[in-house]
Amino acid sequence: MNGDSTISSKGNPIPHATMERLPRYLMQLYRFRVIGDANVSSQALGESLGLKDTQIRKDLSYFGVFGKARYGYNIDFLIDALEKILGLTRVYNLAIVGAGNIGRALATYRGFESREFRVKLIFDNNKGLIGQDIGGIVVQDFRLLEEKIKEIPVDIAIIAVPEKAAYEVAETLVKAGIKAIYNFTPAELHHHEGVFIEHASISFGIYKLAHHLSGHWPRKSQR
Amino acid sequence: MNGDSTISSKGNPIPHATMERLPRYLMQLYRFRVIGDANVSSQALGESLGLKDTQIRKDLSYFGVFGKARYGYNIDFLIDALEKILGLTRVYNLAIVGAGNIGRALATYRGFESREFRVKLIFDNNKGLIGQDIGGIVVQDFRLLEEKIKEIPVDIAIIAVPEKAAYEVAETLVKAGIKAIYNFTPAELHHHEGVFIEHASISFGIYKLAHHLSGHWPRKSQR
DNA sequence: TAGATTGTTAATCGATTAACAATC
DNA sequence: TAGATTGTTAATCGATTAACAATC
Repeated sequence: MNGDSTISSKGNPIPHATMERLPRYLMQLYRFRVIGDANVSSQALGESLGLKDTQIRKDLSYFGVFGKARYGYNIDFLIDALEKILGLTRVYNLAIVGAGNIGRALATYRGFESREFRVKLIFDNNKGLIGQDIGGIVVQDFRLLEEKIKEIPVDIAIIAVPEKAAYEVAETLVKAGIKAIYNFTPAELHHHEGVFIEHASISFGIYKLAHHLSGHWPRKSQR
Repeated sequence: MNGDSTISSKGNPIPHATMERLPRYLMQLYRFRVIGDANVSSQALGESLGLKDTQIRKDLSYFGVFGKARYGYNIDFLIDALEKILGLTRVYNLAIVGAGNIGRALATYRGFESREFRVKLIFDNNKGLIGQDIGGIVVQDFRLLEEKIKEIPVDIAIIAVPEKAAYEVAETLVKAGIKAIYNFTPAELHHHEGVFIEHASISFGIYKLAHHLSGHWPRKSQR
Protein backbone atom coordinates (compact mmCIF):
# COMPACT_ATOMS: atom_id res chain seq x y z
CA MET A 1 0.00 0.00 0.00
CA ASN A 2 2.71 2.43 0.96
CA GLY A 3 6.26 1.90 -0.31
CA ASP A 4 6.66 -0.45 2.55
CA SER A 5 9.87 -2.31 1.79
CA THR A 6 11.99 -3.59 4.62
CA ILE A 7 15.32 -5.22 3.81
CA SER A 8 16.42 -8.43 5.50
CA SER A 9 19.78 -9.05 7.13
CA LYS A 10 20.76 -10.74 3.87
CA GLY A 11 19.73 -7.89 1.63
CA ASN A 12 16.53 -9.49 0.39
CA PRO A 13 13.26 -7.65 0.69
CA ILE A 14 11.03 -9.19 3.34
CA PRO A 15 7.59 -10.11 2.07
CA HIS A 16 4.78 -8.17 3.67
CA ALA A 17 3.06 -11.46 4.46
CA THR A 18 6.10 -12.66 6.39
CA MET A 19 6.02 -9.62 8.65
CA GLU A 20 2.35 -10.30 9.36
CA ARG A 21 3.15 -13.81 10.52
CA LEU A 22 6.10 -13.12 12.80
CA PRO A 23 3.99 -11.89 15.73
CA ARG A 24 1.97 -15.08 15.53
CA TYR A 25 5.17 -17.14 15.61
CA LEU A 26 6.34 -15.25 18.64
CA MET A 27 3.06 -15.70 20.53
CA GLN A 28 3.01 -19.40 19.78
CA LEU A 29 6.61 -19.75 20.97
CA TYR A 30 5.65 -18.11 24.27
CA ARG A 31 2.94 -20.74 24.61
CA PHE A 32 5.39 -23.55 23.93
CA ARG A 33 7.78 -22.07 26.47
CA VAL A 34 5.10 -21.89 29.12
CA ILE A 35 4.39 -25.61 28.78
CA GLY A 36 8.10 -26.24 29.17
CA ASP A 37 9.26 -27.13 25.66
CA ALA A 38 12.90 -26.38 24.90
CA ASN A 39 12.77 -26.68 21.13
CA VAL A 40 10.32 -26.99 18.32
CA SER A 41 10.49 -28.10 14.71
CA SER A 42 9.18 -26.02 11.84
CA GLN A 43 6.62 -28.75 11.33
CA ALA A 44 5.28 -28.57 14.89
CA LEU A 45 5.24 -24.79 14.91
CA GLY A 46 3.55 -24.72 11.52
CA GLU A 47 0.94 -27.23 12.56
CA SER A 48 0.02 -25.19 15.62
CA LEU A 49 -0.56 -22.16 13.42
CA GLY A 50 -2.19 -23.81 10.43
CA LEU A 51 0.87 -23.18 8.27
CA LYS A 52 3.23 -25.36 6.24
CA ASP A 53 6.66 -26.11 7.69
CA THR A 54 8.36 -24.69 4.60
CA GLN A 55 6.55 -21.42 5.16
CA ILE A 56 8.03 -21.11 8.63
CA ARG A 57 11.56 -21.98 7.51
CA LYS A 58 11.41 -19.57 4.60
CA ASP A 59 10.10 -16.74 6.75
CA LEU A 60 12.84 -17.22 9.32
CA SER A 61 15.52 -17.61 6.66
CA TYR A 62 15.15 -13.94 5.70
CA PHE A 63 16.65 -12.98 9.02
CA GLY A 64 19.46 -15.50 9.30
CA VAL A 65 20.04 -18.98 10.62
CA PHE A 66 18.16 -19.89 13.75
CA GLY A 67 17.71 -23.67 13.63
CA LYS A 68 19.74 -26.83 13.87
CA ALA A 69 19.15 -29.74 11.55
CA ARG A 70 17.73 -32.68 13.50
CA TYR A 71 16.83 -30.54 16.57
CA GLY A 72 14.69 -27.78 15.15
CA TYR A 73 14.70 -24.39 16.82
CA ASN A 74 15.70 -23.54 20.36
CA ILE A 75 12.65 -21.79 21.70
CA ASP A 76 14.41 -19.31 23.98
CA PHE A 77 16.84 -18.37 21.25
CA LEU A 78 14.13 -17.98 18.62
CA ILE A 79 11.97 -15.89 20.93
CA ASP A 80 14.95 -13.66 21.52
CA ALA A 81 15.60 -13.32 17.81
CA LEU A 82 11.96 -12.57 16.98
CA GLU A 83 11.75 -9.99 19.73
CA LYS A 84 14.78 -8.27 18.22
CA ILE A 85 13.33 -8.47 14.72
CA LEU A 86 10.03 -7.03 15.88
CA GLY A 87 11.74 -4.27 17.82
CA LEU A 88 10.52 -5.49 21.20
CA THR A 89 13.84 -4.76 22.88
CA ARG A 90 12.83 -1.33 23.99
CA VAL A 91 9.79 0.32 25.53
CA TYR A 92 7.35 2.24 23.35
CA ASN A 93 5.32 5.11 24.71
CA LEU A 94 1.74 5.23 23.49
CA ALA A 95 -0.72 8.08 23.30
CA ILE A 96 -4.39 7.32 22.84
CA VAL A 97 -6.56 9.90 21.13
CA GLY A 98 -10.19 9.37 22.00
CA ALA A 99 -11.43 8.38 25.45
CA GLY A 100 -14.68 6.76 24.33
CA ASN A 101 -15.47 3.08 24.61
CA ILE A 102 -12.66 1.86 22.38
CA GLY A 103 -10.08 4.29 23.72
CA ARG A 104 -10.82 3.32 27.30
CA ALA A 105 -10.63 -0.39 26.49
CA LEU A 106 -7.27 0.09 24.80
CA ALA A 107 -5.95 2.24 27.65
CA THR A 108 -6.22 -0.69 30.01
CA TYR A 109 -5.63 -3.47 27.49
CA ARG A 110 -3.37 -6.06 29.10
CA GLY A 111 -1.91 -7.09 25.74
CA PHE A 112 -0.15 -3.74 25.51
CA GLU A 113 0.95 -3.38 29.11
CA SER A 114 2.23 -6.94 29.37
CA ARG A 115 4.51 -6.23 26.43
CA GLU A 116 6.77 -3.24 25.91
CA PHE A 117 3.96 -0.79 25.17
CA ARG A 118 3.13 1.82 27.81
CA VAL A 119 0.13 4.07 27.56
CA LYS A 120 1.41 7.47 28.72
CA LEU A 121 -1.15 9.96 27.48
CA ILE A 122 -4.86 9.99 26.69
CA PHE A 123 -6.54 12.83 24.83
CA ASP A 124 -10.09 13.81 24.04
CA ASN A 125 -11.88 17.00 23.03
CA ASN A 126 -14.98 16.28 25.12
CA LYS A 127 -15.06 18.49 28.21
CA GLY A 128 -17.01 15.80 30.05
CA LEU A 129 -14.10 13.40 29.63
CA ILE A 130 -11.13 15.74 30.08
CA GLY A 131 -9.83 15.39 33.61
CA GLN A 132 -11.23 11.88 34.07
CA ASP A 133 -8.88 9.19 35.29
CA ILE A 134 -8.56 6.08 33.12
CA GLY A 135 -6.33 3.42 34.57
CA GLY A 136 -4.23 5.99 36.36
CA ILE A 137 -3.94 8.45 33.47
CA VAL A 138 -5.80 11.73 33.36
CA VAL A 139 -7.50 12.53 30.06
CA GLN A 140 -6.00 15.67 28.54
CA ASP A 141 -7.49 18.24 26.21
CA PHE A 142 -6.66 17.22 22.64
CA ARG A 143 -5.69 20.81 21.87
CA LEU A 144 -2.73 20.40 24.24
CA LEU A 145 -1.35 17.38 22.37
CA GLU A 146 1.61 19.06 20.74
CA GLU A 147 2.61 20.62 24.05
CA LYS A 148 2.18 17.43 26.11
CA ILE A 149 4.16 15.19 23.79
CA LYS A 150 7.09 17.56 24.19
CA GLU A 151 7.11 16.67 27.87
CA ILE A 152 6.44 12.98 27.33
CA PRO A 153 7.78 11.75 23.99
CA VAL A 154 5.35 9.44 22.24
CA ASP A 155 6.40 6.67 19.84
CA ILE A 156 3.00 5.47 18.68
CA ALA A 157 -0.34 7.26 18.65
CA ILE A 158 -3.58 5.32 18.66
CA ILE A 159 -6.60 6.88 17.00
CA ALA A 160 -9.83 5.82 18.69
CA VAL A 161 -12.16 8.69 17.82
CA PRO A 162 -15.30 8.69 15.66
CA GLU A 163 -14.41 8.19 12.00
CA LYS A 164 -15.31 11.75 11.02
CA ALA A 165 -12.72 13.16 13.40
CA ALA A 166 -9.99 10.70 12.41
CA TYR A 167 -8.70 12.65 9.41
CA GLU A 168 -8.14 15.82 11.40
CA VAL A 169 -6.60 13.90 14.29
CA ALA A 170 -4.18 12.22 11.90
CA GLU A 171 -3.19 15.62 10.47
CA THR A 172 -2.52 16.95 13.94
CA LEU A 173 -0.48 13.89 14.91
CA VAL A 174 1.66 14.09 11.80
CA LYS A 175 2.23 17.81 12.29
CA ALA A 176 3.24 17.14 15.88
CA GLY A 177 5.94 14.81 14.57
CA ILE A 178 4.41 11.39 15.37
CA LYS A 179 5.92 8.74 13.10
CA ALA A 180 3.67 5.75 13.84
CA ILE A 181 -0.11 5.69 13.98
CA TYR A 182 -2.40 2.82 14.91
CA ASN A 183 -5.80 3.59 13.47
CA PHE A 184 -8.83 1.95 15.10
CA THR A 185 -11.35 3.76 12.91
CA PRO A 186 -12.55 2.75 9.43
CA ALA A 187 -11.11 6.03 8.08
CA GLU A 188 -8.75 5.74 5.11
CA LEU A 189 -5.58 7.46 6.25
CA HIS A 190 -2.87 7.65 3.60
CA HIS A 191 -0.38 9.91 2.00
CA HIS A 192 1.59 10.91 5.06
CA GLU A 193 5.20 10.69 3.90
CA GLY A 194 7.48 8.94 6.37
CA VAL A 195 4.65 8.05 8.76
CA PHE A 196 3.72 4.40 9.34
CA ILE A 197 0.00 3.85 9.63
CA GLU A 198 -1.52 0.56 10.70
CA HIS A 199 -5.24 -0.06 10.41
CA ALA A 200 -6.91 -2.21 13.04
CA SER A 201 -10.39 -2.33 11.70
CA ILE A 202 -12.91 -3.50 14.22
CA SER A 203 -15.82 -3.98 11.88
CA PHE A 204 -14.34 -5.10 8.55
CA GLY A 205 -13.80 -8.64 9.74
CA ILE A 206 -17.45 -9.05 10.57
CA TYR A 207 -18.37 -8.29 6.94
CA LYS A 208 -16.38 -11.29 5.85
CA LEU A 209 -18.32 -13.43 8.29
CA ALA A 210 -21.58 -11.95 7.02
CA HIS A 211 -20.52 -12.74 3.45
CA HIS A 212 -19.74 -16.33 4.40
CA LEU A 213 -23.01 -16.77 6.23
CA SER A 214 -25.11 -15.29 3.48
CA GLY A 215 -23.26 -16.84 0.57
CA HIS A 216 -25.09 -14.96 -2.15
CA TRP A 217 -24.45 -11.99 -4.39
CA PRO A 218 -26.03 -10.44 -7.45
CA ARG A 219 -25.87 -12.18 -10.80
CA LYS A 220 -24.71 -10.36 -13.92
CA SER A 221 -27.70 -8.01 -14.27
CA GLN A 222 -28.22 -4.32 -15.13
CA ARG A 223 -27.07 -2.08 -17.86
CA MET B 1 -5.66 -20.65 5.96
CA ASN B 2 -8.84 -22.67 6.00
CA GLY B 3 -10.20 -24.08 2.72
CA ASP B 4 -11.76 -20.72 2.22
CA SER B 5 -12.85 -20.75 -1.41
CA THR B 6 -15.81 -18.69 -2.48
CA ILE B 7 -17.02 -18.89 -6.07
CA SER B 8 -17.96 -15.80 -8.03
CA SER B 9 -21.14 -15.33 -10.04
CA LYS B 10 -19.08 -16.28 -13.06
CA GLY B 11 -17.68 -19.46 -11.57
CA ASN B 12 -14.22 -18.08 -10.87
CA PRO B 13 -12.79 -18.34 -7.41
CA ILE B 14 -12.66 -14.96 -5.69
CA PRO B 15 -9.22 -14.04 -4.39
CA HIS B 16 -9.01 -13.75 -0.66
CA ALA B 17 -7.44 -10.32 -1.11
CA THR B 18 -10.46 -9.15 -3.09
CA MET B 19 -12.83 -10.06 -0.28
CA GLU B 20 -10.67 -8.07 2.12
CA ARG B 21 -10.98 -4.97 -0.03
CA LEU B 22 -14.72 -4.97 -0.68
CA PRO B 23 -15.69 -3.53 2.73
CA ARG B 24 -13.26 -0.68 2.12
CA TYR B 25 -14.86 -0.02 -1.26
CA LEU B 26 -18.26 0.03 0.33
CA MET B 27 -17.23 2.44 3.10
CA GLN B 28 -15.63 4.79 0.61
CA LEU B 29 -18.74 4.72 -1.56
CA TYR B 30 -20.83 5.73 1.45
CA ARG B 31 -18.50 8.69 1.89
CA PHE B 32 -18.86 9.69 -1.75
CA ARG B 33 -22.62 9.39 -1.45
CA VAL B 34 -22.70 11.62 1.61
CA ILE B 35 -20.93 14.39 -0.26
CA GLY B 36 -23.48 14.05 -3.03
CA ASP B 37 -21.61 12.28 -5.82
CA ALA B 38 -23.73 10.22 -8.18
CA ASN B 39 -20.97 8.23 -9.84
CA VAL B 40 -17.31 7.50 -9.51
CA SER B 41 -14.63 6.13 -11.83
CA SER B 42 -12.41 3.24 -10.88
CA GLN B 43 -9.56 5.72 -10.97
CA ALA B 44 -11.14 8.10 -8.47
CA LEU B 45 -12.22 5.28 -6.16
CA GLY B 46 -8.79 3.72 -6.38
CA GLU B 47 -7.03 6.96 -5.64
CA SER B 48 -9.10 7.52 -2.52
CA LEU B 49 -8.09 4.09 -1.24
CA GLY B 50 -4.48 4.03 -2.37
CA LEU B 51 -5.22 1.38 -5.00
CA LYS B 52 -4.78 1.13 -8.75
CA ASP B 53 -7.84 1.57 -10.94
CA THR B 54 -7.26 -1.83 -12.54
CA GLN B 55 -7.38 -3.44 -9.13
CA ILE B 56 -10.84 -2.03 -8.51
CA ARG B 57 -12.18 -3.06 -11.92
CA LYS B 58 -10.78 -6.55 -11.59
CA ASP B 59 -12.19 -7.02 -8.11
CA LEU B 60 -15.65 -5.91 -9.20
CA SER B 61 -15.51 -7.99 -12.37
CA TYR B 62 -15.66 -11.20 -10.34
CA PHE B 63 -19.22 -10.37 -9.42
CA GLY B 64 -20.56 -9.12 -12.71
CA VAL B 65 -20.88 -5.90 -14.63
CA PHE B 66 -21.47 -2.81 -12.58
CA GLY B 67 -20.01 0.08 -14.57
CA LYS B 68 -20.65 2.03 -17.73
CA ALA B 69 -17.81 3.00 -20.05
CA ARG B 70 -17.35 6.76 -20.01
CA TYR B 71 -19.44 7.24 -16.82
CA GLY B 72 -17.84 4.95 -14.31
CA TYR B 73 -19.97 3.41 -11.60
CA ASN B 74 -23.31 4.59 -10.30
CA ILE B 75 -22.69 4.94 -6.60
CA ASP B 76 -26.14 3.94 -5.39
CA PHE B 77 -26.17 0.92 -7.64
CA LEU B 78 -22.68 -0.17 -6.65
CA ILE B 79 -23.41 0.26 -2.94
CA ASP B 80 -26.46 -1.91 -3.42
CA ALA B 81 -24.44 -4.56 -5.23
CA LEU B 82 -21.66 -4.58 -2.63
CA GLU B 83 -24.16 -4.80 0.20
CA LYS B 84 -25.63 -7.86 -1.47
CA ILE B 85 -22.21 -9.38 -2.07
CA LEU B 86 -21.21 -8.81 1.54
CA GLY B 87 -24.47 -10.22 2.81
CA LEU B 88 -25.63 -6.95 4.35
CA THR B 89 -29.20 -7.43 3.21
CA ARG B 90 -30.27 -9.06 6.42
CA VAL B 91 -29.78 -8.49 10.12
CA TYR B 92 -27.20 -10.54 12.04
CA ASN B 93 -27.61 -11.27 15.70
CA LEU B 94 -24.41 -11.06 17.73
CA ALA B 95 -23.46 -12.60 21.04
CA ILE B 96 -20.47 -11.25 22.91
CA VAL B 97 -18.59 -13.58 25.20
CA GLY B 98 -16.59 -11.60 27.74
CA ALA B 99 -17.85 -8.45 29.45
CA GLY B 100 -14.44 -6.98 30.23
CA ASN B 101 -13.05 -3.81 28.69
CA ILE B 102 -13.04 -5.05 25.11
CA GLY B 103 -16.38 -6.82 25.35
CA ARG B 104 -18.06 -3.74 26.77
CA ALA B 105 -16.57 -1.50 24.11
CA LEU B 106 -17.80 -3.83 21.37
CA ALA B 107 -21.25 -4.13 22.95
CA THR B 108 -21.84 -0.45 22.37
CA TYR B 109 -19.72 -0.04 19.24
CA ARG B 110 -21.58 2.21 16.82
CA GLY B 111 -19.95 0.55 13.82
CA PHE B 112 -21.96 -2.59 14.49
CA GLU B 113 -25.25 -1.04 15.46
CA SER B 114 -25.26 1.43 12.57
CA ARG B 115 -24.98 -1.54 10.20
CA GLU B 116 -26.98 -4.72 10.24
CA PHE B 117 -25.31 -6.20 13.31
CA ARG B 118 -27.31 -6.33 16.53
CA VAL B 119 -25.79 -7.30 19.85
CA LYS B 120 -28.41 -9.50 21.47
CA LEU B 121 -26.57 -11.39 24.20
CA ILE B 122 -23.55 -10.82 26.42
CA PHE B 123 -21.97 -13.57 28.48
CA ASP B 124 -19.35 -13.75 31.18
CA ASN B 125 -18.37 -16.22 33.88
CA ASN B 126 -17.52 -13.55 36.46
CA LYS B 127 -20.21 -13.33 39.14
CA GLY B 128 -19.40 -9.66 39.61
CA LEU B 129 -20.37 -8.96 36.02
CA ILE B 130 -23.33 -11.29 35.57
CA GLY B 131 -26.52 -9.28 35.94
CA GLN B 132 -24.87 -5.99 34.99
CA ASP B 133 -26.52 -3.93 32.30
CA ILE B 134 -24.36 -2.99 29.31
CA GLY B 135 -26.07 -0.76 26.78
CA GLY B 136 -29.45 -2.24 27.66
CA ILE B 137 -28.37 -5.87 27.71
CA VAL B 138 -27.99 -7.88 30.90
CA VAL B 139 -24.83 -9.95 31.16
CA GLN B 140 -25.70 -13.63 31.38
CA ASP B 141 -23.84 -16.52 32.94
CA PHE B 142 -21.67 -18.13 30.29
CA ARG B 143 -22.83 -21.56 31.43
CA LEU B 144 -26.30 -20.67 30.17
CA LEU B 145 -25.08 -19.92 26.64
CA GLU B 146 -26.44 -23.02 24.92
CA GLU B 147 -29.81 -22.50 26.55
CA LYS B 148 -30.02 -18.77 25.81
CA ILE B 149 -29.12 -19.03 22.15
CA LYS B 150 -32.02 -21.42 21.73
CA GLU B 151 -34.30 -18.56 22.72
CA ILE B 152 -32.44 -15.92 20.74
CA PRO B 153 -30.67 -17.39 17.68
CA VAL B 154 -27.19 -16.00 17.25
CA ASP B 155 -25.45 -15.67 13.87
CA ILE B 156 -22.04 -14.48 14.99
CA ALA B 157 -20.29 -14.87 18.33
CA ILE B 158 -17.57 -12.48 19.41
CA ILE B 159 -14.86 -13.78 21.71
CA ALA B 160 -13.55 -11.05 23.99
CA VAL B 161 -12.23 -13.03 26.94
CA PRO B 162 -8.63 -13.42 28.17
CA GLU B 163 -6.61 -15.50 25.76
CA LYS B 164 -6.35 -18.47 28.08
CA ALA B 165 -10.10 -18.85 28.15
CA ALA B 166 -10.55 -18.40 24.40
CA TYR B 167 -9.94 -22.04 23.42
CA GLU B 168 -12.58 -23.36 25.76
CA VAL B 169 -15.04 -20.64 24.77
CA ALA B 170 -14.54 -21.51 21.10
CA GLU B 171 -15.20 -25.19 21.86
CA THR B 172 -18.40 -24.31 23.64
CA LEU B 173 -19.56 -22.04 20.84
CA VAL B 174 -18.93 -24.66 18.19
CA LYS B 175 -20.71 -27.32 20.22
CA ALA B 176 -23.64 -24.95 20.63
CA GLY B 177 -23.88 -24.75 16.85
CA ILE B 178 -22.44 -21.29 16.19
CA LYS B 179 -21.12 -21.09 12.62
CA ALA B 180 -19.25 -17.78 12.68
CA ILE B 181 -16.80 -16.55 15.29
CA TYR B 182 -15.08 -13.20 15.53
CA ASN B 183 -12.04 -13.65 17.73
CA PHE B 184 -10.65 -10.58 19.51
CA THR B 185 -7.99 -12.51 21.39
CA PRO B 186 -4.52 -13.49 20.15
CA ALA B 187 -5.50 -17.17 20.55
CA GLU B 188 -4.97 -19.40 17.52
CA LEU B 189 -8.36 -20.92 16.85
CA HIS B 190 -8.40 -23.41 14.00
CA HIS B 191 -9.64 -26.80 12.99
CA HIS B 192 -13.34 -26.27 13.50
CA GLU B 193 -14.89 -27.83 10.42
CA GLY B 194 -17.60 -25.71 8.85
CA VAL B 195 -17.09 -22.80 11.26
CA PHE B 196 -15.82 -19.46 9.96
CA ILE B 197 -13.37 -17.81 12.29
CA GLU B 198 -12.14 -14.26 11.81
CA HIS B 199 -9.28 -12.91 13.88
CA ALA B 200 -9.32 -9.25 14.83
CA SER B 201 -6.05 -8.97 16.59
CA ILE B 202 -5.75 -5.85 18.67
CA SER B 203 -2.07 -6.05 19.39
CA PHE B 204 -0.45 -7.62 16.32
CA GLY B 205 -0.61 -4.41 14.33
CA ILE B 206 1.38 -2.56 16.93
CA TYR B 207 4.26 -5.02 16.49
CA LYS B 208 4.55 -4.00 12.88
CA LEU B 209 4.78 -0.38 13.97
CA ALA B 210 7.42 -1.31 16.54
CA HIS B 211 9.38 -3.15 13.87
CA HIS B 212 9.24 -0.13 11.58
CA LEU B 213 10.29 2.24 14.32
CA SER B 214 13.16 0.09 15.50
CA GLY B 215 14.36 -1.04 12.09
CA HIS B 216 16.91 -3.53 13.35
CA TRP B 217 17.17 -7.30 13.75
CA PRO B 218 19.87 -9.82 14.48
CA ARG B 219 22.60 -10.59 11.96
CA LYS B 220 23.46 -14.15 11.00
CA SER B 221 25.03 -15.24 14.33
CA GLN B 222 24.84 -18.38 16.52
CA ARG B 223 25.37 -22.00 15.94
C1' DT C 1 -17.90 11.79 -33.72
C1' DA C 2 -13.94 11.93 -30.26
C1' DG C 3 -12.58 10.87 -25.84
C1' DA C 4 -13.03 8.62 -21.59
C1' DT C 5 -13.57 4.62 -19.10
C1' DT C 6 -15.05 0.11 -18.85
C1' DG C 7 -14.20 -5.27 -18.59
C1' DT C 8 -10.87 -8.59 -19.77
C1' DT C 9 -6.67 -10.75 -21.51
C1' DA C 10 -1.90 -11.34 -21.08
C1' DA C 11 2.32 -10.14 -18.73
C1' DT C 12 4.40 -9.29 -14.52
C1' DC C 13 5.20 -9.61 -10.00
C1' DG C 14 5.27 -11.70 -5.48
C1' DA C 15 4.35 -15.39 -2.23
C1' DT C 16 3.93 -20.38 -1.22
C1' DT C 17 5.36 -24.94 -1.55
C1' DA C 18 7.87 -29.07 -3.18
C1' DA C 19 12.13 -31.01 -3.52
C1' DC C 20 16.62 -31.91 -1.91
C1' DA C 21 21.50 -31.45 -0.64
C1' DA C 22 23.70 -30.19 3.66
C1' DT C 23 24.18 -31.27 8.37
C1' DC C 24 23.46 -32.40 12.98
C1' DT D 1 26.08 -44.50 10.96
C1' DA D 2 21.02 -43.66 9.83
C1' DG D 3 17.38 -40.61 10.17
C1' DA D 4 15.41 -36.26 10.95
C1' DT D 5 15.21 -31.62 10.01
C1' DT D 6 17.30 -27.64 8.45
C1' DG D 7 18.13 -23.70 4.78
C1' DT D 8 17.70 -22.85 0.03
C1' DT D 9 16.70 -23.48 -4.87
C1' DA D 10 13.38 -24.15 -8.32
C1' DA D 11 8.60 -24.86 -9.51
C1' DT D 12 4.07 -23.60 -8.69
C1' DC D 13 0.52 -20.90 -7.53
C1' DG D 14 -2.01 -16.67 -6.94
C1' DA D 15 -2.59 -11.71 -7.13
C1' DT D 16 -1.57 -7.23 -9.37
C1' DT D 17 -0.98 -4.41 -13.20
C1' DA D 18 -0.34 -2.98 -18.06
C1' DA D 19 -2.40 -2.95 -22.29
C1' DC D 20 -6.24 -2.64 -25.21
C1' DA D 21 -10.50 -3.62 -27.78
C1' DA D 22 -15.27 -2.66 -26.72
C1' DT D 23 -18.53 0.80 -25.69
C1' DC D 24 -20.93 4.59 -23.94
